[in-house]
Amino acid sequence: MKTSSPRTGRKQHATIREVAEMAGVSQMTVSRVLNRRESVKESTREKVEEAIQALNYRPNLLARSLAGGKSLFIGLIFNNPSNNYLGELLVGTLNRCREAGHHLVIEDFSTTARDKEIDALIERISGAGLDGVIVAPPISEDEAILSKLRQAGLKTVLIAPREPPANGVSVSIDDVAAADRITQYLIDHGHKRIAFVIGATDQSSSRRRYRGFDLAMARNGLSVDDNLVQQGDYTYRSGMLAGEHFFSLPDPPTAVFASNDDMAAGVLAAAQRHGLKVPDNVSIVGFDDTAIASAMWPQLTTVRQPIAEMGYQAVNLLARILSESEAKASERNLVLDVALVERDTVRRR
Amino acid sequence: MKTSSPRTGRKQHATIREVAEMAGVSQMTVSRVLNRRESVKESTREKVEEAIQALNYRPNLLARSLAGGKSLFIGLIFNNPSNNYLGELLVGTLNRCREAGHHLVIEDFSTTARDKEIDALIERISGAGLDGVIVAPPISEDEAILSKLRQAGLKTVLIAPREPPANGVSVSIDDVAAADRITQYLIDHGHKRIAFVIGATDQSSSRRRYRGFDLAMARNGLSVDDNLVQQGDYTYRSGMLAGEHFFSLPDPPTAVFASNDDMAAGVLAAAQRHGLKVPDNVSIVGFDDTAIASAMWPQLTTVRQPIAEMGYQAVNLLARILSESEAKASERNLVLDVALVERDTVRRR
DNA sequence: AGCCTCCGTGATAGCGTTATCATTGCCCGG
DNA sequence: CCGGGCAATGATAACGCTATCACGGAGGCT
Repeated sequence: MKTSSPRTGRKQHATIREVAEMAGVSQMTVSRVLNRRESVKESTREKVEEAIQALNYRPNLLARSLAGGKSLFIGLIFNNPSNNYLGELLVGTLNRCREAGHHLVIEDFSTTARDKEIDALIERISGAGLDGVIVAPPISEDEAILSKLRQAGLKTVLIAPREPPANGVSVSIDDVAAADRITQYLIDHGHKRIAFVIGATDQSSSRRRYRGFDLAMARNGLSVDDNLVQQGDYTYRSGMLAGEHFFSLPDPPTAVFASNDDMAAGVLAAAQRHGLKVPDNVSIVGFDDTAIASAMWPQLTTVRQPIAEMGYQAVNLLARILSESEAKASERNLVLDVALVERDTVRRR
Repeated sequence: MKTSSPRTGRKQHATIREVAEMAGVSQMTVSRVLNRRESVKESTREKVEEAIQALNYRPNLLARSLAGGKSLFIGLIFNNPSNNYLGELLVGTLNRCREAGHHLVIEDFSTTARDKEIDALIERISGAGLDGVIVAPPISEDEAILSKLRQAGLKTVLIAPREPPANGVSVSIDDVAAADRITQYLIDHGHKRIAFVIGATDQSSSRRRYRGFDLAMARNGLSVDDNLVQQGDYTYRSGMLAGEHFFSLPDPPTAVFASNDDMAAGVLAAAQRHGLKVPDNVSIVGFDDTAIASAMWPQLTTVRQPIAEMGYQAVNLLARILSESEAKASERNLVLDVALVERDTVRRR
């Protein structure tokens, strides 16, 4: 009754024991074939693999984790469930967890309250017996929370942190290179008078993206007109204001690079209000490739982060530092490359 | 060496056996206390609970699932990792899975190719030994995929399907009621000339939202001017076009209800181009509360689906139909209520 | 030739729970 | 006053896998 229980749903799975019987070997040999690391004679391996095929056997992850004792419980801390990032991040993270037999426990930190609430949350997660945690943006920029996490002695991997942590582990993109690249893209399309909208002053990515822009301009011997650089704060509204400024100039830019998509959308709105056609009269590019980039019209040419990949790598990194000896304080900051998403807001001129 | 293995990360957890020893009872009694269903004397229960506290014991989910044999492997099928929904949906789904000890396996269907590819994917997931699958939008509207899933004999729960499946299981919202509600909200704010932008004709939600609008107008004795209803297709562009039409009218509406946020953003752009201030001159509402709703400026008043809750309930539903006898073909379509998100695009008049 | 090694494999003992059935008291009615 | 029945608890066997160690046999070395 137990084994042939009323589990209507799942076809009863073959176990390693049945495979072993069919192949005429011991369970251990099957296990070795599955984990393909110990020595197994080629002929034996083949027999076992045939049996696996025949029975459509799949190892039971639960049992494997239980017995192996090397599966990790990983926490993923985020603070905004409707974050654009989150879905993709979870996809990458979950995929790697499944592969490696780890378990993901998600922790919602989206509480506006501070300190006390945070303490309680941290207590909860450190009491939950997690092996380590992955910290998603924007919490990965929150020094208050990060330091408490450190205090609690939790091993962490930061996703897209403000700065690569001094003595920590993180996965991020190269903002400078990415901004450089999309600026070069504009230049390659014949643009010379390129305006730039800086992001929020309190986020380090703003500076890095600006630097990338500057670098590309300088490399191409293009001057950056002070009038064509506006301070924004990563909101649609600030982009709109910057656009108003640019398009009121006697000699307006032929292209605008806004440091994120929301601001690019604002610039687009300003352009349209000034009767300018995009991309015919002015080209616009953004950064991040959030949902708004493909919702607007024309759709935005922008730069996209490999979020899923970042989640995937974060799990790897966490597993690695967890298995290292405490002694060698591991410092690893992985930097991934971005992709240029060519849509409809840039025109050759 | 085995138990005190080099698992630097996790503090060695107390096991049920240690709790049992400390409390002076058998493991089984502790298990009973934990699962609080069988009879345990009050005094015993207290002793056990003290021991649990003292040792900071947490049951090992893996072992529990293995032994209990009732943990499910649930697939979640989606086709767009950067979907706005997905993050939230995963959060709700994962939370319920964790509670119930189930395991989530995500399946990315985002391939543009058809038929062959789809067959391969379906083969893969039906071969993976999943107990059932949850189908996220927009795949939950894709008849081709749904019928193949049915053919493969997989138990499914649909999230926000086109129509509640005839003989199936789904979780959705009441589009009619939600549209009615936000229309009433506009009316309550003194609006009488209210325009409406219909969604894509090939999605049934369009019709339902229109019906809700109609209902509310009729109930309040308000006529619906033909000129104030425009056909859109759920894109920003179609919203912009509809807005152009409305605001060129000799007697323009005082409020516009667009059937989704992207179109509302388009209406907003049109209003701004016509020199109309939102919400001072015209109010706008959307539907869905996607990222764009809070990215635009002013931020959009809209209606939001309880996505996380839908994921949570989907897991419940799936577990339920899986435990039912095959005989009683279960038909369950859960309808959740929505929330009105009041932001800055509606003004009392 | 004898011994040591190493390769390929198997037997057995867990991993931390829950299921099942047995066992102990204890209360109650005949 | 004793057996039946029930409430409370325990002992033991799974669950499906991996870790560990043991063992036979084929070389290689002295």
